Amino acid sequence: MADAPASAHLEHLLTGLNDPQRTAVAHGDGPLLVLAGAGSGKTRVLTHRVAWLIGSGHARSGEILAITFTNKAAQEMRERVEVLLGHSTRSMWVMTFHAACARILRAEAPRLGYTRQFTIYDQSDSRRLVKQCIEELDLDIKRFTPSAIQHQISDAKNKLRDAAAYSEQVGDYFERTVADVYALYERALHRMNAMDFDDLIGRTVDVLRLFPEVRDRYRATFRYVLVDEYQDTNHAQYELLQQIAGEHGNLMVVGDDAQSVYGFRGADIRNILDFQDDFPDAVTVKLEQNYRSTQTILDAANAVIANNRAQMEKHLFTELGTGDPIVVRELDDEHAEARYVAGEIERLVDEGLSRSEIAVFYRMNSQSRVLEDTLIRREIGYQIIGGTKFYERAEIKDAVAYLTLLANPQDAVSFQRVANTPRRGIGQTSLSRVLSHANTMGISIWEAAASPAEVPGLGAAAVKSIGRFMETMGALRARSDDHVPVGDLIDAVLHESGYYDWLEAERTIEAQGRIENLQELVEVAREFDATAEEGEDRLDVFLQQIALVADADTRQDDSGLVTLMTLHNAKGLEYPIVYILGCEEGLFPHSRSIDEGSIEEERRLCYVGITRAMRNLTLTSARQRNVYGAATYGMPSRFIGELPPELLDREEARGGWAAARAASIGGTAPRPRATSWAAGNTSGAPAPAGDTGGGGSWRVGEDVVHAAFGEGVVTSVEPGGVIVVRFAADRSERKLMAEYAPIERRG
DNA sequence: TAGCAAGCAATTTTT
DNA sequence: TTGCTTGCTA
Repeated sequence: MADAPASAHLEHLLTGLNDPQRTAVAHGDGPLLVLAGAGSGKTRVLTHRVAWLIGSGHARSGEILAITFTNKAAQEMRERVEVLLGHSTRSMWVMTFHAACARILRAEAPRLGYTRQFTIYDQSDSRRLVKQCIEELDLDIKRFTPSAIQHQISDAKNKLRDAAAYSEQVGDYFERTVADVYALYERALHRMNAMDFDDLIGRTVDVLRLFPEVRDRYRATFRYVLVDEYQDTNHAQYELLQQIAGEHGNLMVVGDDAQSVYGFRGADIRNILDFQDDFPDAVTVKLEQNYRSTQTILDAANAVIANNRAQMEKHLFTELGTGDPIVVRELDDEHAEARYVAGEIERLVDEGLSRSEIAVFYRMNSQSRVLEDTLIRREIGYQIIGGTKFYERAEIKDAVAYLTLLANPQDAVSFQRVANTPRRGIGQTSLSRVLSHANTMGISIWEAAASPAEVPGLGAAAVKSIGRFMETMGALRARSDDHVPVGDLIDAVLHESGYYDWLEAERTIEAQGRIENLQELVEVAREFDATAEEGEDRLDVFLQQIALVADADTRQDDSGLVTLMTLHNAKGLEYPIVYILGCEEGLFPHSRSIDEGSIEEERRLCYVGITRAMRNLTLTSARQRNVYGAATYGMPSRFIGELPPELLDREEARGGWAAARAASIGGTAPRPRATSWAAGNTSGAPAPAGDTGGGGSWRVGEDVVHAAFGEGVVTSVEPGGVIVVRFAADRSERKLMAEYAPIERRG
């Protein structure tokens, strides 16, 4: 492709960009890696790049495949590109990995023995099916939990290992069992004409690998491929990109290895770390200028992430100035923590800030509860991002399952979901009989249920109930064949299945809410009907589309609400004021992560959290916290210890923890367990208790015992009361606050 | 078959 | 502590 003609329009696409951004946007052909630090304007680079490719004549919009991880990001990218170009980009594929694959598979799945009506199972559907497979194999469900096995299977699929490949490399008994379930699960999925989320990627790779003519067609079509959040891709997605863009190499990936926080779902950070090895002629551009945060916040982020080993060198800077110190507060317990944050929010709002400028992050969803109570009591409006999503609500899943069954009668999971919802006398036993009859006869569950009298072992009552149910479903199916609008179809389903009647009969507020949710679903469908192209497969398209939408009821900006969410959900967002709660060892980093050795991912999560803040950042920890009803005691997170002290405004709660404890629980209360820090010091003053050897001046070489980490030796004494101890058990070196850590001199 | 109580486990989750 | 699954009883 010839060099771009220098036109005024192209210049306009480059103005206002810094040098590295410009280099990335105006990159010619060939692989390009953009290492985009937090807040460095990566979306800007991506959108300008797309516009530049079109504006410069490198590509027409139908030749661009731009991939994101969320629908929201895809939508935003498309909108911004359209603004830059000044025209619509309908022919451009700007969508998630899963949506792109679903679209390819709608066209190509028949090659793999699926129909175009294939159903997409979400995690919970898939888990049900896994569970059934476990039961079918007569395995001990307590030992082989559906979620653990599902995780294993998903893991394998993310690595493109099918059931056969998986069973070849199994080690222990558990894995061998997983292999059996995996094989059965795969057969079941195929028989039901269904795919799980992982299959969408994997089956697409299958098609491209098995049918070179198909692969060549997509290669020729997508001459330029762009990928956002590349650090979150898994191996299957990597391979997909190789298949489509590996040859022409016009692949631009944008990401930040420091923000890879989805390893537990299969994301493989090596994809981004090894990009230059995969594409030796790749151009790498680093975006290190941050347009979001103060230098103090960036220094903190840089300092924390510097403790990770595997990473690409980056150093964020800004021209926005130093800003305020980072506030670190240690509170007595989670209630005090919540009161502190609520009080600060009140103060800020009094000063004129909008609540929508404030966000509170935490590691676990369950942490929101205490804060919510406090916010409600103080009448501070808030919204929570995450939690149960619209399409995960039971009533929505029920309605969608009815529709899915109409579109794909092979789908036994949906069948079993709706057959007795609302209750109509078709119990689990009967359902199992129908299912196993279908399996032995080699017919679909729909066909089996259509002649209930032939199912062995069914009682007369069950035969009658199933007959009546199938009569309703048959009538609905006939209607769906007539291409009625999807909205009308859902309405008919909800009325004729008795679903509305059932909810109305409940006469509770919850049921009323469910009815409203269902009406919203009808509304969504009507909107779809209004925009969708006429065609006989509207229902299929609708179903496959909503299967891939997870954030229908997410965040609205500017609603004057404080925003609460997990750190994971915070990725990609920014707020002027940020609070990170629960910065305690065991909670953040989470003890499971510590056990599993994924500390670096936790640290990246911390990095993500810190870099969301624009102006003010506060980290809080609690000395005591109720976890699942039992008091636990944690010391401040190591991540706090990794923050340069000179950046901090750090204060402990008045009186010190021991005094607070003594005051709140009285002298007769049991002492904290041995794992608590400074156990044994109940004397009142904040911990410099010389008598236990917990305080005083430490010297390098001294032997210590830590309540949680065991025996170790002091390897360094640092300013600010920090000592570095190397522990014998795992040879790890940890920084500890000598004054507060649960350590004693050994000997 | 359905409803209730006891038992048990318990990160994070873009699709 | 909560929320879900399981097993027992009507």
